[in-house]
This record gives sequence, structure tokens and C-alpha cells, in this order.
Amino acid sequence: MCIRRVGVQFRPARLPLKKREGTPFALESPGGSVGRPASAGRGRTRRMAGGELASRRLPFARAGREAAVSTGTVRLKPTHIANTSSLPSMLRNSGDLGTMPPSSGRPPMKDPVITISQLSDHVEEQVTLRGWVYNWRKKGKLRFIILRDGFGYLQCVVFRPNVDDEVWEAATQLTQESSIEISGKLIADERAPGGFELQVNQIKILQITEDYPIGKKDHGVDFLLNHRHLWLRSKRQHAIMHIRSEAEFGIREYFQTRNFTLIDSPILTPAACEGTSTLFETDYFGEPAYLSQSGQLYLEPAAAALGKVYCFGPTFRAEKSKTRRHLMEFWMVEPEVAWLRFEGLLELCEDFLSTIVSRILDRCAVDLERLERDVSKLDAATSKPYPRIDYGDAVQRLKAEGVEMEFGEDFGGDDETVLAGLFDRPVMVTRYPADIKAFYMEPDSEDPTRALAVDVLAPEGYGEIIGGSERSADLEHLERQIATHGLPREAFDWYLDVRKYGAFPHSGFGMGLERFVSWMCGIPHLREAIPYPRMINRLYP
RNA sequence: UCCGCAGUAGCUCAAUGGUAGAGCGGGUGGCUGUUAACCACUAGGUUGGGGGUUCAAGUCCCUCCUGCGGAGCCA
Repeated sequence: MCIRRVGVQFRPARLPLKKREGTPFALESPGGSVGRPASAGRGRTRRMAGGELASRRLPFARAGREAAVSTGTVRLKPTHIANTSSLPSMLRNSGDLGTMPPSSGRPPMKDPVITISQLSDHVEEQVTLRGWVYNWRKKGKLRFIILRDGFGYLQCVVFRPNVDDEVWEAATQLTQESSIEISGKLIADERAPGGFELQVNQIKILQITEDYPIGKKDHGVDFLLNHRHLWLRSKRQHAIMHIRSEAEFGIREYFQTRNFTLIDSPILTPAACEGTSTLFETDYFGEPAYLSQSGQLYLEPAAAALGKVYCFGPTFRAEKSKTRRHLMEFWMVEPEVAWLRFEGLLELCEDFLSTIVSRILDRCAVDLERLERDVSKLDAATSKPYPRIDYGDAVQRLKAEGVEMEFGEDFGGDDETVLAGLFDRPVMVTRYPADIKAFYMEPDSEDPTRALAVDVLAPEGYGEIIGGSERSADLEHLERQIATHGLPREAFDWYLDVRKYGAFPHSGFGMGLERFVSWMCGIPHLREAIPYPRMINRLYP
């Protein structure tokens, strides 16, 4: 818990805070804000200061070229500093370590050390907080410091006549993202954003940050992605990451409380799972190995062992996709259920989705508000049932809407948007032509040219967030399918064993986490829905 | 891989073929209630690289590099 032990520079010699010659301290302002979607921006390219960063080479990946560019700008909305005493925030921080006693070897602090999530319990008390300077303003004999501690934001006010010279000097020298310990009397004050304010009487500077790259004005997307590690400090990214975390927790809880067993599928695999997408190849002691693009094939045998199983982890696609709906590395949750038929699968999809959406709305209200998400557009998705539409009917509906396409073709991104726009909640498109779906799917008994497959399309243009199917239990059918798709039969021996030793009906689906999070957050591009996005031409940071 | 757009100050952007500017950030100074504070002054440029047209190119042409958006593919 001792900050001095964890690598942060502590410079007691600077506490008197005389300005050093030749190295003027920057007095930057808040940072980390972002906002406007790239799609609305005007493109400009820019080269990073310091030139190009070194590219990296991995056996299975392209060099991570860095050079910087931006399309579009992101603009920060006026700062709202939320009242962090709200319930979700308190829940979030109930296990926080901020109030733990200091470790031995360090003089104990006189004041209780609290986090911004705990403000309402300490009004009119002398307290200490630790964090980073989010913004800094001066007005004559006043200094306004907006402290950010990872849990919220707090305005701290320093008034010249009320503090010692050292404290005043410290307050004057602060810069954006400098790390500090700050003490004072916590009061309720309507003039302060969030309603609380710290009347400062002590400041300890751990490090004065110089030249923090992310400022309070617009930045291009490329610049921000090159500084993703710092961009995460912004309010908007903070909210998105919290929603992602809550979604992951909710997903695991959903399955764990319904008697599913977690089966971690392997990342390194000997062959393509579905034989379609391009895979990242690496060297496995002289043999080629591939990063997994799906855990599904490994789940089917596990379903025979444990009945109801799921996996949840990263998956990899080496397609050179350049769209807002694609990442090279993304997270997917995949349940697989023995004895579940197609109709049951549809019920599982809608029950799962509606449950997770409800959870996000319940527990992430503060984050959704910060993202200015129109939550009324999510309400319908909390209730079942979801509409079902046969693939053939979907094609007819699209044609009626003026879309040019023929029966037998798959839907493009725009088609999905049009189709989803016909409904107020996710729509389940069923029974696709078998030709355009994966080899392992069960044919429709009424029309063998159709597969018992479902795609769940999210509203508002977020597209396919779930793809699922009933799996074929017929060994001969699968062997023909593998041959038809040009896949190596021997690579699937173990998979086909599921059909040799006690074949059983089973179904499952996969949901892309980033697409789900993007939909919840209302963000236009998947790259903001994952902490460190991996995209074509981007492997840094 | 294909189609389209773009590259100008640290960042975000201006600039009819005719003296490269602004805001933010940085520096100096001012202000007792700021909310991306404000005001004054100030420093800051090989206009992505190369070639060409022209009296004259950030601007027009060719080419390369880089990125963004989309298509395909998919979650």
C-alpha cells in the first residue's frame, strides 16, 4: 500500500516547490476526454512526435506499425462531475483498499484516507485523498484542483490566506495528471461539481507530471489510440471499461447460477475450427499452430461430459477487416448445452440477452449517463420474447424496403441495420441457407437446404451480436460436410468422436463481447469497447 | 485485396496558384468561486517523402509512404 514502494517517484526535495530553472512545469488542464465518433470527423493525418515507434514482429502477426494519424476528432462534452456517492459507485468500491492502514515503515497519516466513492460518509471531516490532478484552474488567490482517484472526481479548493506557503506553492505548481495526496475538510457545497468540495490544508506531491499528451481539446482517433494507455484515464473510457467489466461479471454470473460449468478452451489450436476465416499462425515446436477463432468445437465434447458448459475468452481472426465491427482480437462467450434443441436455443438467447441488458441498466446508470446513452432505446431489450423472423421472410422484408439481394445470399452490414431497424429490440433471424453457414450445423428437417441457425441482430445498427445453431449429431452428415468444405478429416477425428460415442442433440451460440458492449454504450466503433484494441495496422500499445 | 477520403505548429484545424494562421497546450503577468474559467503578452513550421508543371506550389500533376472510412469475411 505504500506508494513509495511501487515505483512512483516521490520527491520530498520538491516540496518547498521552487520552480527549477530551465524546466518549467507545465500547467496543463484536464485531460483524457474524448467523445465525438470518428464517423463525423474530418480526417487529418499527423506524425507522432519522436518519429515512428519501433515496429514489432511476432511469428503470427503483422508488424505493429505506428505512425499516427487520425480521422475524425473526438470532442469532449463539458465536464460533468458526477455525484459519486451514488449507490452503484458505492457498491463498486465496497472492497476498496483506500482505507487500509498504512504499511509499517511509513508514518501513519493523521486523517482517514478515503476515496471519492466514500465522500458522503465524511462530510465536515478532515480527510486525505490520493489521486491524480484531472484539471487545475487558478483565479487570483484561489486554486481549484479537480482530483481524480479512479472512483470519481472531487473539486479541491486552496485559498491563499488559509494555507502555509508550501501548500500554496504546491497548489500553484500542479499540472494535469500529477500524482498527489491531498488533505482538508470535506464540505457539501452546491457550487462544486458533484456537490462536495475539499477545503485544502495540505498537499503532498508525489510527482509533477510534465507534458501530459492528452489535453482538454479535441484529439484524433489515431492519436488517442497511440496513447490508449493514457486515454483510459478519461471519463468516457472509464465509463466504458466499467460497463464492460460489469457485462463480463454478469455473463459469468448468468451461467454459473444456471448450473453451467466453465470450460476454458485452448488458445493454441492445431487446425482451423471452422475452416473459413484466416487464422494467426505461429510456430509450435516446429509444427504450425493457430490462435483460436472459437472455442465451440472444444465445448461440444465438454457438453457430453458436463451437460451445460460455456467458455469465455479471447478469440483471434486474421481477416484484414477494416470496419467498425471488427477487431483482430476480441472476446467471445460461448455456451453449449446438451439435449437443447433449436427452439430452446432461441429461448436461451433471448433470456440471456435480456438478463444482461437489465443488469447493465440497473448497475451502470452513472456510466450510461456519462456516455449520454439514450437508455430508452435499451428498455425494450430487457423483456422477452424477442421477435423471430425466418431467413426467407427477412429477405422478403429487405426487398420490400428496397434492398437489392437474392435468396441464398448472406446479409451485409447495411442489410442487418435495415432489418434490425424494423424492430425495437434484438431480432432473431432463423433458418439460414445451409450453404452460407458453418459445416457443423443441423439441417432443418422440413427443408434440408436450410440450417437450424440463428443470428441475433441488435438494434441501432450494431448488427450481429450472437450467432448460434443446433449442432448436427449425424456422423455421416458431418463427414460429408467436412469433405464438402475441403477440411482435413483427420484434424476432426476427436470432434467427430462426439458423434461416435453417444451422439446427442445439442445447441449453442457465441456472443461477441465488444459488440455487446458497444451496443450498451452507444459507441460507434468496437475499438473503444476493449482496453487495448488489436486492429489491422495496430499492435501498440 | 478492392473502392473512397485524408496527411500543415505538441494537439485539433484554417489558408482563390501570390507574405503559412487560429484555438488549445507551453512560457510570463493579472484576477476571492472557477466549471474545457477568463484577460494581456509571448515562443513555437523542411506544410508526410521524392519527382514534375509554373515567374510563383500547402494548393495543380505523377509516384511512394502512412492512416481513416467502407466492401468482402465475420462475432
